Amino acid sequence: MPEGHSIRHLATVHSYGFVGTLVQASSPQGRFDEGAAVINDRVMTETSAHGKHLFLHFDNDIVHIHLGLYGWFKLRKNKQQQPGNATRLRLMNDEYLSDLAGPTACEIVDYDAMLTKKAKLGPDPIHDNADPEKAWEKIAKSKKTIGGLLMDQSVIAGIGNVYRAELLFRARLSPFISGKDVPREKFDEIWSDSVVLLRDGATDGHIRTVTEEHLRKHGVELHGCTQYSYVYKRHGNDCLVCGSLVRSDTLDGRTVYWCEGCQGDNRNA
DNA sequence: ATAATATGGTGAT
DNA sequence: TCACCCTATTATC
Repeated sequence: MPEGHSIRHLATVHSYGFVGTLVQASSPQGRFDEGAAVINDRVMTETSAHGKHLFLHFDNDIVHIHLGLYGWFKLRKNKQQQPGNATRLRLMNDEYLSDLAGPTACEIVDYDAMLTKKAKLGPDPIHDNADPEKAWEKIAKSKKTIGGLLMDQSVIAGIGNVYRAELLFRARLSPFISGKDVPREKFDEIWSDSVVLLRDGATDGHIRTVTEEHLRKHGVELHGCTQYSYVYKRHGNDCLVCGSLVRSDTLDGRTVYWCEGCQGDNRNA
């Protein structure tokens, strides 16, 4: 599930497994032969991530990876595995093996090009030094919906459709309110919640926004509930908090989910 | 077996 | 707003 949390997770585990070691790189699928040859038999020096973009550094030759909808990594320790037909990039050292398949972007860039790409992105809540003011400036003067703005990577980097739905639910805010109508304290709440949720998701690469702490605030018991989301893909079901119907609609070409009871419906406001 | 759907982004219309 | 890229999983015939 490639939102910002999984990209941070991938940066971390690839750093642990590969940085400081000689890496054998290849493209079993053949679509990244030239790029793989550039980094083959070289030392991975660093990994970095900003939003949904992952960078594997080999000094000034940096593999820029964007997973898109379908991309994924398989990282294994002390195991041999045959690459699937779709494996775009295989990374290997004495201990680890990592196969990348189906990415939207997989290319070699230099350091300046990497900085250019990062500069186009908004602050990433997962970064210690992220500046929420930069996001607030854009949101506070925008007529676009808050639901659309949260998905805009140049406003905040790393939030995708799952976190968008869940952050707005937890803030009890309708996705259809204009950015300029969002109270400052609501934005602060969403931002600090995103810091918590994205960092929590990055520890294991999984999203889980239904937590005992959050439910307790609303006087609801978890009771071994295995739902990971409150509203994302729960349309047609009852809200876990208030029991109202969870709804869905298309916003800017993507499906948005919300609870009419908890968040209201300001589509015509 | 085939179709629909998906956590994303780009570029055309 | 839509088609498209790429691939896996789930739903429908």
